[in-house]
Amino acid sequence: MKRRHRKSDCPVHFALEVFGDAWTLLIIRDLMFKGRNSYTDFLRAEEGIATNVLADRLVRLEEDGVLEKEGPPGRASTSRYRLTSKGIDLLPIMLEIIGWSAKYDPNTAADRGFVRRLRREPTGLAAEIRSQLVDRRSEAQASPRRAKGARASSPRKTKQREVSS
Amino acid sequence: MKRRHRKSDCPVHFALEVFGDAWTLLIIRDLMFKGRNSYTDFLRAEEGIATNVLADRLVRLEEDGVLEKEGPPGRASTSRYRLTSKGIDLLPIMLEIIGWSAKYDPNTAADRGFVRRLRREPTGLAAEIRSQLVDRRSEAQASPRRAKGARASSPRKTKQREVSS
DNA sequence: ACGCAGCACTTGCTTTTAGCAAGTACACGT
DNA sequence: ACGTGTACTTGCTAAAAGCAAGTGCTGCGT
Repeated sequence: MKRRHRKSDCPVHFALEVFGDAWTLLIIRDLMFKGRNSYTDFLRAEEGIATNVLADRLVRLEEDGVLEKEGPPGRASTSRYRLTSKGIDLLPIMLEIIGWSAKYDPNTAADRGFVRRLRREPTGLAAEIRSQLVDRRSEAQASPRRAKGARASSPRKTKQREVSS
Repeated sequence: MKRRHRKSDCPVHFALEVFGDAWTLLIIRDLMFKGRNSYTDFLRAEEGIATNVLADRLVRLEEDGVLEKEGPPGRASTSRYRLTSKGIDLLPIMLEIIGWSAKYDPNTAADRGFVRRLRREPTGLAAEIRSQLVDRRSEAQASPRRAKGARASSPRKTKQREVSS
């Protein structure tokens, strides 16, 4: 995908330039709810994104300021991706999407408890997930991974508990 | 676009099969906020959708139960499209999208007043737009257009006032 | 020090979809 | 009868997706 030229300033069109395709929101879902944050994690997702498409979407999402890459710039060693605040702000959209699909897909894999809570107290649920994502961000900023050498004093895992959705 | 096979039952993926492309949500936007409801109306939108793509998306959206076509089945004379309840239920998603874009697009064309109201009392705004859409539906069902001959007793225009967004 | 596995991609090729211009079929008004 | 409007289809080209294979690091074990 090359750079697409904006055809209008309509807000819907603006958003579609960022995530108006079949794969981008799946990457964001992985980051937001599944605790996946590396290239191979994204590849492991059940939908099976192609490697070239994934690479393309990751640079685009970074260009668009939706996610940030952390780690050495070279192409070896695991680098991690995480959502920026702009990316975290996509959460309400994602939650509405999940609610809609849970309503209309008879075979949905959406977690029952999650959907029930989404119906009963959406703001509380959103706030909880949001704070988890924000924590993950500031934590990563507090202890930036070194290019080489000593591990961070607290050896906590980067992968967080999966939010069931 | 041929029929795509579902690769998972993830709710996000389910939704993307319905509107995970660059054009579908623009058609829904036109129906929802702009009062457009015919083939040529959609073509007139500033983004400039191609005729073959538009035709394809309209049959797909009808297959997916998001909109309904009203009018004679032949390919002449104006037929109108309108959102089903499944389509109307996309409203919260659209509103969140508009809010997100209004926040992050410095050149957004989103209406100031609309966005302010979206921030201050989103539920009221959503309810108002929703009721307009539902009215349009039931109105169309009350007076189905005849294949030929006499106009409906009240010659009200099909095109409603545009919701500024 | 060497080999090997894992990660993050790139490359080359085929298939699918989008984009564009033109054409077609039908109905209605004049 | 003829032009105009509406809703498409068709044919062609360009772009993007899908797939398999390959590349270049790097840390790890031996």
